[in-house]
Amino acid sequence: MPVTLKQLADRVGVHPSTISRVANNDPGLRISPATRSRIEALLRETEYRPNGIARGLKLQQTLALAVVIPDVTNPLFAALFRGVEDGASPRGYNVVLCNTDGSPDRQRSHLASLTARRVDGVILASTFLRDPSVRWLRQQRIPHVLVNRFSDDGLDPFVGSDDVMGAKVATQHLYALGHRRIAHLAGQPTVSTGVLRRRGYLAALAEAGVKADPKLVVESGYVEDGGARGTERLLSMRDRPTAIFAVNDMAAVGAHSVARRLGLRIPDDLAVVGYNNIPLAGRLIPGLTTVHVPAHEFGIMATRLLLEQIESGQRPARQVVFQPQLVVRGSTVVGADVELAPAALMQE
Amino acid sequence: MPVTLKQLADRVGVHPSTISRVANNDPGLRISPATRSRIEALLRETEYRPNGIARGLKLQQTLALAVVIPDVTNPLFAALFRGVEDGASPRGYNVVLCNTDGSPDRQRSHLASLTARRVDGVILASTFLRDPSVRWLRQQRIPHVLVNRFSDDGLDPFVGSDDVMGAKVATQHLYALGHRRIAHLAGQPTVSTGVLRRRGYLAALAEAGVKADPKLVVESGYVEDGGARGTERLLSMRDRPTAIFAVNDMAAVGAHSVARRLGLRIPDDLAVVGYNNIPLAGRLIPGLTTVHVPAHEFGIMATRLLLEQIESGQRPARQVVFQPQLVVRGSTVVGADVELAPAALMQE
DNA sequence: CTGAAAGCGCTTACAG
DNA sequence: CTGAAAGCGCTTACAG
Repeated sequence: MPVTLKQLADRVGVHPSTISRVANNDPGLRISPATRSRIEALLRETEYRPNGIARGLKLQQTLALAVVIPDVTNPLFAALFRGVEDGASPRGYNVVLCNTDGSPDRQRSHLASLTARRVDGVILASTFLRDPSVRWLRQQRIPHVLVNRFSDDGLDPFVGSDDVMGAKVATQHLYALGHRRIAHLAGQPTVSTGVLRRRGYLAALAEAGVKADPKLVVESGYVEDGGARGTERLLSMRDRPTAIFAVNDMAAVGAHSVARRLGLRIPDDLAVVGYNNIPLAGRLIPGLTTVHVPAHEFGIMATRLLLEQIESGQRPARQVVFQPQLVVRGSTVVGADVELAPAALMQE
Repeated sequence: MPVTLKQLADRVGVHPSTISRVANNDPGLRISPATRSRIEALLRETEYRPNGIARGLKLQQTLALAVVIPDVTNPLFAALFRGVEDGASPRGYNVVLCNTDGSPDRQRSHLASLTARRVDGVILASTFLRDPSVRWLRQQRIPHVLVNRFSDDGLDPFVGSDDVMGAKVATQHLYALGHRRIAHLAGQPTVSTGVLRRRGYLAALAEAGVKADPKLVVESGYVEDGGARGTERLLSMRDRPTAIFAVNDMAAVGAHSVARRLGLRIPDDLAVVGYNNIPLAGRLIPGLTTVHVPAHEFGIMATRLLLEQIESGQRPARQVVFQPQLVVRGSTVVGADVELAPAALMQE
């Protein structure tokens, strides 16, 4: 058992409150220099650290934050977590991590347990549209920030990127390359990124004067397998698409591998664009053109918004929206994968 | 502010302890059925959950565990974390995640902060040999389990795999394929996996009667860049190796991409074996032969050992060592990447 | 100026 | 049988 204030007080022969004041550097404390230095020596010797539990109970703050995500084995969320920890750790906060696997039930039960634990705030990246759990957080006045996805537009502090714009840029890129039959592997209509990226895709087509073909939009979800199945369906059409814009990189990876298996050349027979720019995107051959999402920065910024709320006691529903950036690689433009060209090394 | 026991007691007109007993289903509680049901209704209506902080202070347990790893963006550790959460969550524990980036200093400061927070136990996957932080955990009698790496052989509860054996199997695989100049991208001599895998590599050579060439062992560390640089050095030798066994997959990925850049064919000109079997290993072209490390199972098992300690109050220094398994892919054997063969799909 | 007391929100051994 | 009290380990407003 770690040493307590009372034990130290007994050893020095003063009141526990005096030890506490010395440990906390209370500026208003008048005390004889001799006693002070005796106490300080003992503090060092015993490596005294106040019991965070007791401190939390008294001060009504735990110095703990929570991050709730679908799955940390998805590199997007791993990077997000790192951003949060990098923002929170220097301020003395620890971070509890919870994975929901996309289940609203698991999300709800995690939030219940985090609330019982009295974490000081929650960063939530697993929300869906009109999410009861988020409404509950609002109603309970629990400091929170939504990341990447939102629940009810504008009602919560939010950090994300402009998904409509990202999807438009991606689709316009394909259009500019000459593609006219551009398919979309879509996300769920229950998730903001799914809805907005689909909207951006349709907007780009409309602006370009291309009539959207509903059969070219297939719901794949956010996983490789869904992307693969959706792509098989698209490629079996009589009038198959020449390009695919996928709601995220994993779905695009599914498209990528199906195309390869079928012996289609990328990008000549099929161009593919993803979303997120996970590390894997740069490793595929050819590399995957994608929309960059700054996950680590999301984490840093979300933490900043959260700590602002916690420290001010206010909930200014600030929205921080990053502008998306297209990363062009070999899955849309031949030769774009310069990093991989043998020439680069041969010059040595 | 969430509702407290006292507020509920005032509303019902009983003592707070009675509410507490009803909430905790105290079997020894005698109470009129009418009062009980009034209390139960109120509990439901207010969604009362005891303040975990106050509860923790009283009961001397926080229902919080901590996982300390080098970096969660490394898929090995992400999978490990999921294993821990999957083991801990059903038992009512939350899990704090801390990344050290391999810095002993950050590890130490994380442990200090976790201790102040009174987490019930720590799972540590970032330890190095003769780690002062681990000795401190032992001395403070803080329940802990080391994973994947150990500090002082046999002194702490440990979950890992047989690294000597894994390295031997990997090296023997290369030998059996006819390779005689087999290089090793080695880990640090301060980390158990580095030492043991190097030992296994040397043992396999010795048993096969191959004289080890010290110049064929290059310290790469555990990252891609180190693997790439080490490989460049190995390949620039006059008597270059025909095969490389890397201490982990990321180093092997570095070898893989250098070989490709130099126009070497894998496995014909250079065979490569990694360690860990991260998801990326199966995605490279050709696929990376590697030693499978069951990271998710590590997490589950480590949690089990940790909870055993916490619940029993003992520290039985149990060691759970998994037998490693070689996963053969195209980076050592032509045609091993069956999953990628077009034939698979063509039959549909 | 500084020590003693109250109180954060619980749980449970104990007294009435 | 059941209510009241003690106590987990802190911090800080308050009384002496």
